[in-house]
Amino acid sequence: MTYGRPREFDIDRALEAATQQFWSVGYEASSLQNLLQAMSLSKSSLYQTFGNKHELFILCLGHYQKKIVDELNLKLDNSSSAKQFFQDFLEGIIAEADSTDVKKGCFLVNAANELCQRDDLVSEAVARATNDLAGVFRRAIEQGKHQNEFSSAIPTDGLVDYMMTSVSGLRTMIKGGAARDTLNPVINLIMRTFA
Amino acid sequence: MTYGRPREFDIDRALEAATQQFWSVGYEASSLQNLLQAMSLSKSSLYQTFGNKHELFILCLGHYQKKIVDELNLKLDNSSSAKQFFQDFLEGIIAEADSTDVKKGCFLVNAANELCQRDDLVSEAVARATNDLAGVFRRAIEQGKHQNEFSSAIPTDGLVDYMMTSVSGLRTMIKGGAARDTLNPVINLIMRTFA
DNA sequence: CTATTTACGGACTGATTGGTCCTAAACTAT
DNA sequence: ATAGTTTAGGACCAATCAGTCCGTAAATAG
Repeated sequence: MTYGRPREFDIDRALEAATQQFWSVGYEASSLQNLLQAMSLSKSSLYQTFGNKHELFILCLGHYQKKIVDELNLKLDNSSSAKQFFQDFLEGIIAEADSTDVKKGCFLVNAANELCQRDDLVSEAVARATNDLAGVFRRAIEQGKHQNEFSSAIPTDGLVDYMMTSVSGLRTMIKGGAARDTLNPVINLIMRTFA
Repeated sequence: MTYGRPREFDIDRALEAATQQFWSVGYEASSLQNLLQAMSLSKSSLYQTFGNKHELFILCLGHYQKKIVDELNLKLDNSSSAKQFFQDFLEGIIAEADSTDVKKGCFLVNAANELCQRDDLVSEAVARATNDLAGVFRRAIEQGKHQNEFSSAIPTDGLVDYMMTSVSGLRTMIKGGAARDTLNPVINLIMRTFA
């Protein structure tokens, strides 16, 4: 039943490596040669398994989305306070600001910035991921409202979009070189909106 | 004293055209051919006048920064209410969301997202522009505090960074495809922080 | 007029791009 | 053993990339 020479690499590992590559420097700046080296693959293996560079990129977007959303859902499940959940999340984001290595930001935001305007498939993938992420935020906000941590005066949808906007903004600031010290007060101002 | 064949194009017009090109699709995706066509220049003229693609890009960043900052300063000068100034500014940003043509976002943010991590010159140019922009915001906030439109309880620097973050976030949301209707409530939440 | 200086157009280059294809290797099923 | 099937490596490809160079055009200075 199972024919042929067995694959010498792990698809998921390869996808993860490709994701890191695209995440670090973007789509255009990731040459096929870069990708092959990062994934430790031969050219033919890549094309046979993933189609082409563009399809690989879309797969990476999905891979990343799943990882992120799953992780966030887990954190929310294990968190008794929605407020604390958001606080931790935001602080986790700006922790990257002080790291010495490359500030990669959010892969989805990067992809949106680079390609959304001229690539419908990327656009769709980003929209899907954005929706999923917003879903986690919505769940957290509803939990917060239910526990009277958050005021019910502001519609949940507005708060969700506000949080998405704030996260995107923070990530951009970090990529632009903002330090953690300047962003900490910003987080506090953002969190004020939820009280 | 003044020798040689006179230049047949206007440097500033050419720079503006190049800026539009880079702004629309980014640095990497703007091929020299694209640029030459957009600028209506011959290859040798571009290289003689602007050095190379990279130097041209840096010049474009400066060109854009000057245009933006000058315009904002003017608007602030002609505005009696700082609150209204910010409100108008934010609404101007999300007006782009409903336009049918390409959502270019902020050229500086785009440049930061695409190149900041691997190009020190771009990094510097973006930092300079960011500082200038923050300067306008600072002036507006100080004016707002002075006129008791804004509470003095929150440090000006924090509010400046918060506004920078919010603007970046809004622009990213727009590039990601968010509609004006979803962003209007976000603007209201952002403005709440200043009250 | 000639000499000098600058600008322009386009041919040209070497490197790199993403992608194809062919052959040999490595495996299973019979 | 051998036929069937898939993978891996690398030669190869056309297209495009940014950038150089050169001959000619267009101006001024003397």
